[in-house]
Amino acid sequence: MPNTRPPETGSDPGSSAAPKLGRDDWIQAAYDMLGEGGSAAINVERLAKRLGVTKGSFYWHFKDRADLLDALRARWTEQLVIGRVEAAGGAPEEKIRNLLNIVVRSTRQRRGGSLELAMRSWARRDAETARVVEAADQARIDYTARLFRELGFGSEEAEARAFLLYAYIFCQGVFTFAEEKALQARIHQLCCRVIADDAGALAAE
Amino acid sequence: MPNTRPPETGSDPGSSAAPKLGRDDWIQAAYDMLGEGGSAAINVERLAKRLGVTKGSFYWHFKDRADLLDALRARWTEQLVIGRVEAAGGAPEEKIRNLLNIVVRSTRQRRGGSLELAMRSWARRDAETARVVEAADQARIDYTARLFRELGFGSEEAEARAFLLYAYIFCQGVFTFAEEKALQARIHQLCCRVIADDAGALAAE
DNA sequence: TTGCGTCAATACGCTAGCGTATGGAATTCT
DNA sequence: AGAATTCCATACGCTAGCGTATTGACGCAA
Repeated sequence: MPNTRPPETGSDPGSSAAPKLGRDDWIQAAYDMLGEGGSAAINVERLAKRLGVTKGSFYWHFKDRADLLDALRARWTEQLVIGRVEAAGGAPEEKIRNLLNIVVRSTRQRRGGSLELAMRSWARRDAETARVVEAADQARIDYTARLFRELGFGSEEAEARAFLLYAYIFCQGVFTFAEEKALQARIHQLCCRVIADDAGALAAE
Repeated sequence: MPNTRPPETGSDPGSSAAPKLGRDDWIQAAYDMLGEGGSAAINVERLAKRLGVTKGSFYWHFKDRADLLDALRARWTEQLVIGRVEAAGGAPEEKIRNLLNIVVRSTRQRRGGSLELAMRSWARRDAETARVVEAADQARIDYTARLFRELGFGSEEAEARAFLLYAYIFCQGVFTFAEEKALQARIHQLCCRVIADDAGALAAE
């Protein structure tokens, strides 16, 4: 029953001896893999190769593959977009703006969208993942709905617009057609205006 | 190069002779599997077991697994929601209504959402699938945008609202929280109103 | 030094899944 | 009937991936 993280001196690039692997390193690598190829693509030996070791190491840190996947789900749950938005503070409009910026940015740095997609796909055939994802969706929409309420929308109206905004953000990361940047930005503005019913309030990015 | 579907008398449980399988039967079964477990879950022997034969049969109808997957992509492309909507005719408002009804209905009969999800997930690690999916998305949004233009919206405005509508429909099939039916319907109405900017025009379902 | 705890390499067994080879049964053609 | 075609079963080889067992290298503490 490991493990109380050893020193783990960051990346340490180019240095001679890699400073030993910790449980988190495996989780991080698996996290990347999840975004690239879905949960099915996560296998121990590929992971080991990527980390430059053999799987002998893996089975020291983890009981088995399922153990890693559990940790992965937990890791995904720890995303704290909402936390960051709240920390930044500001008026509801600004919070929504921040929300959009943070998500869209992390999506553009690719992986964001793939990760969300992979989680949903995984959730279709894994009950525990389904629970985790559903809880996250619910929390995110609830939070967004609250912001819309603070903007003055009625309860149901706020929920509807929250759903729309969430759907918009989500699909933004899922669909992959290559429009021109300019048009895309323009569409983005328009979508935000439609959702918020308020010209310019969300005209960010 | 088979095949011109033999009689194919349904399930016929316990009966003596099943009326031979055709290529399309395999494709259909794989299509179901795709929705259930994603493209990775499609494997020859499971498929054979489900169809009550052995894989000896499979490799008569298909060159290999990739051959089946090609056929699957083609099958998915043949979805003709747009065709059905156009066939039904009517004013733009009604077409959008029909669009919503058809999609939402096929989603509710589960599988719809899972299928779309599975295709996207698959597309992340398969270039050909990515092309097929992107083309479909583009076509669907283009079509919807045209409807909005016919409703009187400007070009960009129409495209933005088309994107929103498409995102809404898509996510409707992907997210899985269990709200009460009544509230859900109410939210649905509100979303449609927001997207169409026209109280009641789309208040269907 | 001795020993223990930590991390990794190697070697092995096992299953699932792909693809092939071959033969057999049923149907259809001639 | 005889032959060809169509569809399926059986048996096999091969690889990828999971998990285990064993051993080894290194650091650190008693």
